[in-house]
Amino acid sequence: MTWRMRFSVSILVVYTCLVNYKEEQTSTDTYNLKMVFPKQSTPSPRRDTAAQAPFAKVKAYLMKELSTGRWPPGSVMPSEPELVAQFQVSRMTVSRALRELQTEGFVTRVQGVGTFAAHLGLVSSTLTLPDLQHEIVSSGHRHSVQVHMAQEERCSAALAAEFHLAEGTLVFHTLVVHFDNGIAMQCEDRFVNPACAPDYLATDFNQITPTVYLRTVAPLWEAQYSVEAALPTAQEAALLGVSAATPCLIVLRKTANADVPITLARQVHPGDRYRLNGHFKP
Amino acid sequence: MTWRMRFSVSILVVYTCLVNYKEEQTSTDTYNLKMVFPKQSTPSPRRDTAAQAPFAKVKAYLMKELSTGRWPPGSVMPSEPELVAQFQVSRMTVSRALRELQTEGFVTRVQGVGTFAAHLGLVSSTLTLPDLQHEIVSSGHRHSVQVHMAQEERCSAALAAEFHLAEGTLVFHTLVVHFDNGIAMQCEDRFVNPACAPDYLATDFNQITPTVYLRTVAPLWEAQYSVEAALPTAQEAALLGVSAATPCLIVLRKTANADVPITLARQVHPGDRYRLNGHFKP
DNA sequence: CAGTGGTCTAGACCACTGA
DNA sequence: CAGTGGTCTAGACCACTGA
Repeated sequence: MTWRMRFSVSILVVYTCLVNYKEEQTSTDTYNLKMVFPKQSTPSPRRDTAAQAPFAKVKAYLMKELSTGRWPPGSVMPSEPELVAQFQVSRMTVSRALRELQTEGFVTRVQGVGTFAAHLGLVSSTLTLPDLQHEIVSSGHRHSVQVHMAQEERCSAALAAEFHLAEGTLVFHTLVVHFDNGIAMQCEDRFVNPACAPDYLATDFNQITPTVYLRTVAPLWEAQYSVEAALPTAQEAALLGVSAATPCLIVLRKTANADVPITLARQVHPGDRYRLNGHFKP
Repeated sequence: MTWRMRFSVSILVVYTCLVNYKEEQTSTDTYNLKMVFPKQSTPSPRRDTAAQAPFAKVKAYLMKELSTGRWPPGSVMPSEPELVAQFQVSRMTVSRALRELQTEGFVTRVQGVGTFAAHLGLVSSTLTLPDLQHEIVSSGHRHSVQVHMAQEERCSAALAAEFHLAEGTLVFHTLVVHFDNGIAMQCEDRFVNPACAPDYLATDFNQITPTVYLRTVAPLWEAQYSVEAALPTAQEAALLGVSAATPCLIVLRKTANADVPITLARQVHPGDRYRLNGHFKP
């Protein structure tokens, strides 16, 4: 399924541990507390709609009618010629409005058949995986790192398969901890394909993070992600300064450029300090 | 920041518990194993590019040159008239190519100034939050639910604030566990604004899940998400049949239609059974 | 001022679907 | 076959920027 939308996201950093609510409470109270969202600043500029372009008017009209249920999911919507007549605009204009709605997932179009209201609910919503350093800095906090390892290694069979390399080939391996105002937020274990970034190990990660450096040498063109909750390894717990029983949010990322794998990373975040947040609106 | 892309996602359901690797191993081995992605079927149809439309050719050309670093982030790219001359197409055609690249976040355009290569790395990538039932069913598994609670309640102060209602107003409250082939995958605790779905409690959740039902009565038009790793409550652990020390992936979702809050949900997934997966390519 | 992007028009040809 | 969407053209007017 395709989902295209304007999508603004922010990362929430929780310093204080989440309160341990008494679990003996009635379920109602327990859940009420656990389900309250963090307060948001919500600047919400709401730009002036001043002069709206014709294609935007058509699009806004269709969006509004869709939201009121005028065209239930799966039903036929007006054709391009009908909208041309209704709005007295050229076909290119309504075409653009409809194409954008299709791109955003609100309608389905089939050549030779027509335009249909989409089954919105079937579409999953998106959440961004933010760049930690960028978010820390842009929120006015101080970002720092500790480099615990930066070396060459011969890769294992499993790793070799991921990188499409022969077992035993040299790869770069770093282990870096990221801090937000001195608090450990992420333990990043990363392997890098030397062919893509020969100078990787020579980089001063206190000046430029692995993620940022890799961007400069190889634009990101494909990525695979996985987000899960699990316990940290003993080493990770020690590096993060948390108990080995602390649930962690773990992000695995693998990026490639034109089928050449660039890097494989495991980013471990203490569950009580880090959370992925997303706000989604059409 | 705006991020628009074609984005395909799948949910991975892990039945067997993740293997507990020996943590006494060298860090290299430990991480290699923990960082391997699950094998994917990757059907990857790779549609034939057969006859590519002119606007698509221009777009593909610009994408390719961008990926090779011809225009470093922030640098000036060819203007519309230049591309018109180069490709011998009309301005509308190159305009569409550039507009789509802008929508997808690859270029930045400023009226009166020009088109610039975007700072790709600053853009965060997206991940979808899939609809559990839909994913279970579409993967050929059997989806079932257990309804543990479905009642009216007077809402607490915190909940009332979330719903923009007065404290003590009646709201609907359900507690449902979702199973994939009999294995508990999600414990969903949900509050619903009665004004939006008066018949919510009369629904047979064995036939139609809360999410699906709410879609039918109120199209989703705005949502707020939060994903975190934490321990389940004692009740959740019992309902899911896991230890209270099991790290869980917890999704909070709040949806609203035109500023009217519809529902607030807390979805708790055992970390060793559920994972969010995303594959991202331009 | 020249150059840029933002948008629109009126017409066109095409591929596709379903009666 | 008539109706649909997919796309393109050649020209146009405009707002905006920076010299």
